[in-house]
Amino acid sequence: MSGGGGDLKKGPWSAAEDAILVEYVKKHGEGNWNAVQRNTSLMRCGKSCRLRWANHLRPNLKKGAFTPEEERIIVELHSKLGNKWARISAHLPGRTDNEVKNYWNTRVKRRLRQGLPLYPHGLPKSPNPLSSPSPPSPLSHLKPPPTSLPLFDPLSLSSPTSFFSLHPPSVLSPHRVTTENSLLGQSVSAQSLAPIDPFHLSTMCFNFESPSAIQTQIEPKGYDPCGSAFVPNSELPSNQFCQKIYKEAFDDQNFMNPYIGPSNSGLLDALLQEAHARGENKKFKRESVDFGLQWENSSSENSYVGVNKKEEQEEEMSSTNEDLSSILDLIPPLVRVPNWCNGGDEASMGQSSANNTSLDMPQLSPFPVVGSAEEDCKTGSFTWDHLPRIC
DNA sequence: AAATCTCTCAACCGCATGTAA
DNA sequence: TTTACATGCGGTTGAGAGATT
Repeated sequence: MSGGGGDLKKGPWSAAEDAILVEYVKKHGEGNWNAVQRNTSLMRCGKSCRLRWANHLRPNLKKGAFTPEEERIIVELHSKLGNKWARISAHLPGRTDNEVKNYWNTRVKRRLRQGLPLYPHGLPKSPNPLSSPSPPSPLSHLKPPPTSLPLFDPLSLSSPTSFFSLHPPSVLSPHRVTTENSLLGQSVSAQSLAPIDPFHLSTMCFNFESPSAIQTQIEPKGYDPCGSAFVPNSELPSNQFCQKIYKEAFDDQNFMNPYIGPSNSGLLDALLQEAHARGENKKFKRESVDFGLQWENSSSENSYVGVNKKEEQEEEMSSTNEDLSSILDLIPPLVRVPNWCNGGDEASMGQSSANNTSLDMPQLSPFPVVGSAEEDCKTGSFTWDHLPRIC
């Protein structure tokens, strides 16, 4: 199946190709993808290698159907970010942008055809749910007006279907929520809030010395709550085989997944840091009714993962307030790694150190405490330090 | 049972961006 | 400053599987 352009192969990857790529990454780390073809027998272009690694070969990818919680996150984030699949997927550990994109383009798009709205009530609507948000308009700096519609109730998420209301498709609001600016993009370690070069991190992680931690990284047990079991089968060229490759390639290696990082704990820190920096010396005002606050309501185990992005730190300061509001819309006050991330096992997602504890650091919140969570639940507003578990 | 349709997902492509020489 | 290269992202496509007729 050789394609043109230097006899580079195209099409589906074989198990042998996967093994070559995994072996290469194990030795050299990620990045410099074009060198793969030069230094191995793999006849794939760099882009193809990168894509294969990112979407199928890298450790701790989650496969299987999206959970209701993941679907909720996708829909909610899409309502804010539009087709920023990479950003959205950054909030879903183990999920790729391609998966999120496919999900949106199929399941959710189907709902439109069925006359069901893409977004639950209370969620701001992306200008065009099937395409990227429009370029920043003169109105783009405006926050969505407070909605009189019922807030999205995560508690109703007994099933993916129930997540969506049965109301006819809403008229998409003309404004665009300007939140695609500050949160996502680059992974951040728990040890440092500084952006990390993924390649450097990768290299670092490959030399990590913690066999026990490594084991938890690659141990498939309980790692996928969606039910995609670990099936070592060399005959399978796709996901299952990929996991077999991992097992073989990394099981007894000093390998640490460069992607999983600190179970996202540092990401929250980075977000809060950024938000704090942005909001410093500025009065923080929170919308009393803010759908973003619904995040933490649905379950005590819910998690929301934010990631920092260098580019977004350079947002013009004139938009600080609305940016901050947007950030806050996205960040639950207390981030906790969900069981589906940890596979029900604190160690299964394999942070190399005990840095996960940073997830339970409500004191990190730079935001004012308004009242108790219970009270806030009643009034429709919540504080960052007092999260309602379930209202 | 066969044909057709629909859906899902992996992969490719083009463009944008970042970076080093 | 320019250029070339590497990487990342989002849109699109096509094959295969399953569902429907």
